[in-house]
Amino acid sequence: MATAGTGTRKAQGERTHAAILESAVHIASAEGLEGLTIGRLAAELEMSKSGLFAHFGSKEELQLATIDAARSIFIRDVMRPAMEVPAGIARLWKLCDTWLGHVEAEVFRGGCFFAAVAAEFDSRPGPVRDRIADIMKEWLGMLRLTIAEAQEAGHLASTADPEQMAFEFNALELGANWSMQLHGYSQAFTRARDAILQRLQTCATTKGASLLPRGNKLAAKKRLKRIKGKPCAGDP
Amino acid sequence: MATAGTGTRKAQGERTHAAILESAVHIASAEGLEGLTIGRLAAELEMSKSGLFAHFGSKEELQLATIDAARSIFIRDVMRPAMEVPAGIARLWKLCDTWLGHVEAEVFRGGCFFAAVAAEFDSRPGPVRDRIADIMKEWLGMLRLTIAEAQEAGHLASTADPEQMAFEFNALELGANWSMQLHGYSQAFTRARDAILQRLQTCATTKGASLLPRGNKLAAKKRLKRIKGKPCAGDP
DNA sequence: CCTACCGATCGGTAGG
DNA sequence: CCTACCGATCGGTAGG
Repeated sequence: MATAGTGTRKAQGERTHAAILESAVHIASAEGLEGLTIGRLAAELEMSKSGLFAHFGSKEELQLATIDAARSIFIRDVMRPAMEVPAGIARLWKLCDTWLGHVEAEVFRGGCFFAAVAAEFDSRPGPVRDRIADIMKEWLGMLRLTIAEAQEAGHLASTADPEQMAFEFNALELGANWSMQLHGYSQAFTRARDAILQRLQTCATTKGASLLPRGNKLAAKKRLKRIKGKPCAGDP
Repeated sequence: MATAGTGTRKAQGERTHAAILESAVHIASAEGLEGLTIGRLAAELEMSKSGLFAHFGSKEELQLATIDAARSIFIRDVMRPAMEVPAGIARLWKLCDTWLGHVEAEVFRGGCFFAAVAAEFDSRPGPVRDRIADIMKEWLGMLRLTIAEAQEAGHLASTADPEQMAFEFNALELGANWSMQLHGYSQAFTRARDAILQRLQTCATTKGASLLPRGNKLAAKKRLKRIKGKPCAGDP
């Protein structure tokens, strides 16, 4: 698909479209996809309601487009950087650490975009809810796959359960976001990192443990005391 | 404070007030405290908007009263039952297990009332947000205290960090609620229980471990393999 | 507790 | 991309 020249009417339309979605993602992360009203968005962008409306055709289409824009940012800022690290426990740690860093850096005003909109739409059936659920399944699948790869690489004990670990890591990430947003508890990110790192160290093989970061004080202390060959926490 | 007779006008007013709040808690857990509109609530109770409105004086007062009603239910259904168990690791497990059971039983249509409204209001400063945050601090404080008591009773290693554990257990509980609400993933509650029980067993003293439930297959298997005297996961 | 209203804002449309 | 609308619904009020 050819890109239109920067001076054409079409190119201008695409710039406006992109500017709308950038504002929309920020508003929706803080005020929800219903709080994202067309009038408010138009005011922020200094254009008329109907002018903005013409880009989407319905509020639902605007919501879906906003969700996809947030997904693209998440892939670019969290998933892609992890993919540049070799598969295994290092990539797994990178994925969790970057996710927490992404929320910690307040890329979106309301913290984690998907935590916010999932809570908002979990009781509202329809295409918007379905799209959010699909993206969250995609994320959990990616996390589970990354855990399974670390296991196949011999970095995690063969008895570890990737589904269980993915559930726990996702919960810790949601919990950190929740604490930060509600209480401004910025330590939450350290708490979540400590919990994840601890869980990884408990399950790691000797080879796997050597690939985990050394900076963490807790981590270093723990590793010294680690008892090899004990069962992995949470195994079936 | 004397209670009015059941036939008096005041008593009727109190019954109506209570009926409004019961509906309000259910609606708000599913559709949020903004989705809780006065018109919708009045329709559900088959009364006029203004008749209902007269009970509260403003939407904000209705929201605050709804939050306090949900808090009372939480205290009655989760905190009080745990208080009937002796302080220590047994009470701690009871508190976590009952919390998960409360959400699992879908006492409220939208799952955990406070998870829903906290996410909704975390970006909206004001008395409503402050009240939600205070109640969540109260809950986290209760959880942390219960952990500290288990430690003082010699059921948990003295090196355990109650603040860290409270953060993790709260996250697992929020994560279970989130998975259930968004994906209908009913296994989430078992996942959360397994994670919490595993964490408790890792940190428990021999005495503490003997007070944990025996029913769990994972738990029983784990306990056999447990290596005594190793450091507690997540210790500082 | 009611009927009858109010101004503001919502998503959306007509017509250009 | 605009102005000028529409019906519906919101929180809230007057007056009883």
